[in-house]
Amino acid sequence: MDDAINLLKTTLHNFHKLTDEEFKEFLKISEYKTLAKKEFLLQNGQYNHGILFVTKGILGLYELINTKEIYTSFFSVSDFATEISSLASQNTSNKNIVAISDTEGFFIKRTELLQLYDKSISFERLGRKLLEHLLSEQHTFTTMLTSLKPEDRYKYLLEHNPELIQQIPVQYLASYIGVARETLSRIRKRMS
Amino acid sequence: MDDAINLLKTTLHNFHKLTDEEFKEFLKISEYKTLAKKEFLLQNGQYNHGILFVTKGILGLYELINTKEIYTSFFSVSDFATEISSLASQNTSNKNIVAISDTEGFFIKRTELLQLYDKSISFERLGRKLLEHLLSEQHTFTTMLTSLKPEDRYKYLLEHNPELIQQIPVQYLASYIGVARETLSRIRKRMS
DNA sequence: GGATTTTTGTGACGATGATCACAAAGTGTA
DNA sequence: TACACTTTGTGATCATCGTCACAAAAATCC
Repeated sequence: MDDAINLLKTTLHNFHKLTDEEFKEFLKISEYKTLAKKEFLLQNGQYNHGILFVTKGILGLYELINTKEIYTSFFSVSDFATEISSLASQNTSNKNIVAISDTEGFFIKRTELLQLYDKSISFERLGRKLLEHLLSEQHTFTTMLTSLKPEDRYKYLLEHNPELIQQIPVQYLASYIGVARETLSRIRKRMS
Repeated sequence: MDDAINLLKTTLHNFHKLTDEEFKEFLKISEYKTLAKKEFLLQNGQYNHGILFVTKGILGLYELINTKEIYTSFFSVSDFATEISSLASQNTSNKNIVAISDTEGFFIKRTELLQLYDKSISFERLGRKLLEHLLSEQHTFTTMLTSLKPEDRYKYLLEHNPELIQQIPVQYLASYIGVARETLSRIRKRMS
């Protein structure tokens, strides 16, 4: 548990340094939570109740489009798992976040997070910097998608996110990089 | 010019309401700037000096990948044109932002923006909310890319960003949605 | 307004990916 | 262990896309 707390602290500090006092406040609103494989953190039609800082396991965010599950994000250790649109707007979400393996982490309730934002500029800044980072990452990913062909997209994953390839069913990865399941299966064969 | 100021005010208020005093401060650090078609707001190798709030015209953000210009964002009226990675890190950028038509807007210097962030939680909140919005949009775009085939991607643009299709060379749009220039040309022919 | 540059269209071709159907392998569970 | 369910692999076929080459059209610039 101490390890988990340290991971949270280190991760937050990468974005913005909180005082010990502030970190304690952050910890106060973080409750340890476990999800068994296949359990949902968020389901289509539900409100988004907050963010899970992942300390163990892996989750996937997907959307149902034309009866297909399109995975668009994965969250592993030290990631903040949530769906930003429903978190920011407080409308119900049309996306799902599911535990791909047994998962643990700190759950930060949306309502309490908003209170934290009100308390000090430090938390706002933390939020802003985290979002800057996420936006930059998402932009990079988009560029990768539009500029590379399927095989090179898979190589990109191999190089930049090898941990995903180990732990995530190939069919999910296929939707993530925008290719058919069968095609990715053949790409893997060619490359081995 | 008053119109431009009102547009800025309205746009900012969509994310977070500033007091009149705060908005004046924001205006104080915003300087009117014009860019002729083909002028650069940011060039590969340069530092990112700030954000252009666009009041007229259109800009494109592209990256050179394997000798190809891949456009990954467009900014039109009431958008905040910048490249987030270099804005946040203050490393030089590997991307370019160029005026696609004659463009005008308010330029917000990065250094002065950072000072604003220090002054009041209100500006931090504005930044955070804007970033939440942008991240959500970017995520939606990524989903669109991975889940739709080329023709449907173009239809998506037609429906959601018709203003882009009017003003932007087809070859740029093609890279934006990840298809070859010739293919998009044929898609347009099929659809007409 | 004519020449140059840039952008767009198009034909032909080969390569690649999507799809359907089914088999095989793997996983979880009673 | 046996059974069901999920995931992955594979073959065959068809449709689509990318690429190269060149022509046409449009925009830009003296």
